[in-house]
Amino acid sequence: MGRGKIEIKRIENSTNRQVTYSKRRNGIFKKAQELTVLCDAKVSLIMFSNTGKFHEFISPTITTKKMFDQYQKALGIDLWSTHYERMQEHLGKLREINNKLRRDIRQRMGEDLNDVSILELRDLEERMASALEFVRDRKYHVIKTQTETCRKKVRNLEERHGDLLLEFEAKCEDLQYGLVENEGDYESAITIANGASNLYAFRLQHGHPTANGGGFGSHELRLA
Amino acid sequence: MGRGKIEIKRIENSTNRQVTYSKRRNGIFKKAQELTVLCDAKVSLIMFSNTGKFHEFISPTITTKKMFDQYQKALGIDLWSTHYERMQEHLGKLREINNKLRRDIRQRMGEDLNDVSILELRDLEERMASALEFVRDRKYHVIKTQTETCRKKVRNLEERHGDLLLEFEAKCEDLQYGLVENEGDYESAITIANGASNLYAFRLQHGHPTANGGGFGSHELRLA
DNA sequence: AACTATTTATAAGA
DNA sequence: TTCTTATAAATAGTT
Repeated sequence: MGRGKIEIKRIENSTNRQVTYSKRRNGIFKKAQELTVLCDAKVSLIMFSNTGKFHEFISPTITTKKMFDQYQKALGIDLWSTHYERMQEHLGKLREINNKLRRDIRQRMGEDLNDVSILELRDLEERMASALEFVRDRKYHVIKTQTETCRKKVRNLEERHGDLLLEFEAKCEDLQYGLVENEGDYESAITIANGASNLYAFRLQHGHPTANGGGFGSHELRLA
Repeated sequence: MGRGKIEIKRIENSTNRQVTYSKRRNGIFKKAQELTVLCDAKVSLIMFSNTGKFHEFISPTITTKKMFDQYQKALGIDLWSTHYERMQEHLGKLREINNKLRRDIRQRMGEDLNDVSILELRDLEERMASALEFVRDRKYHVIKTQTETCRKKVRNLEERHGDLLLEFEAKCEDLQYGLVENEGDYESAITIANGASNLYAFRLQHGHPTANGGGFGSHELRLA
């Protein structure tokens, strides 16, 4: 229907093809529209050009989703069944693994042992005992690490405290020197004689709640 | 395009409507086919007549399923999203549970303990130790049961064997009575004196590989 | 995108 | 449903 008759085969000229696609697309959409109205039909028309451009016509009385549903119903098929099936399979597998894991855990908790053979029981016992050792080792390791960290903190604090005390005493002496030659300060004498670090220990032993230099909460000093 | 021009509105005459539907349907299918070939396009055309009759055209280069998939991709929507979402959610939950279970098991196997606090470690150790006791108890119980079952079998066998021996000896005596008054059969005398059950023990102690009555494989007599 | 000669589709009738 | 055919509609090639 045109100036000349054409053979129905792929139009090789790209521009020509595109133009024809556009014209005929409009034509077919119009036909679909007319069919919808004239015959009270439901039409879904989806097209992709060879360049991937998308166009669709859908009868105003229906939605594409409903059309798809009716289509599948009409054919008695489910286009997504394979997709679903794969998902269902996956779900099934996960459930299975899950159950095995649960069983394993239950057995490791000492439950559900009725159906376990003596050999499996022995094996389980051995594995659990060895795992228990791991946990114990880890616990001891953590305790040891925490204790050491704590000792280091204490040592560090002692040193800082000692330094501060020395500094303080020195300043006091400097200040008091002009006023009193030697007052016979017992603590100062001890401090100078024994070195700073011991004073801290001395004070702690005697329960003096001395300021500890600030910045270290007492809870950080506790052994866990 | 016909003998007369028609207005594009619903054809009220049912027969007429049906005929027109049929004719125009063929027309539109032909157009779709031509478009497919001429322009190398992909066309999906699905129709339901007002009586519910279903017809479809699909370009031979594609499937309806693929067409739907492309359609959804083109629109950036997923017509089945709610269904999928629910499945995906379920999958996600299962995966999560799975991972937790795995972690639990790994910890119970003594692995992955680096991020576990000392308190949790203590708790874990305690639970594992108590579970280990359960497993041990169960093992001992199974052993005990098996042993008892075994003993019962042995006892039963002894009795049956003794009975058989008694019977056998009695028959021998009956047969031999006419020929020899008393042959002084040592074993027979012992058997009669001590009762049947002891004979079996006697023989076992002396390493005689006697027939054990048949039907009981020797492996069933072993203590596990 | 518009024009138009020609082909194609189809309404009405059989 | 199918065939026929007069006529409306679509469109190929052109501008």
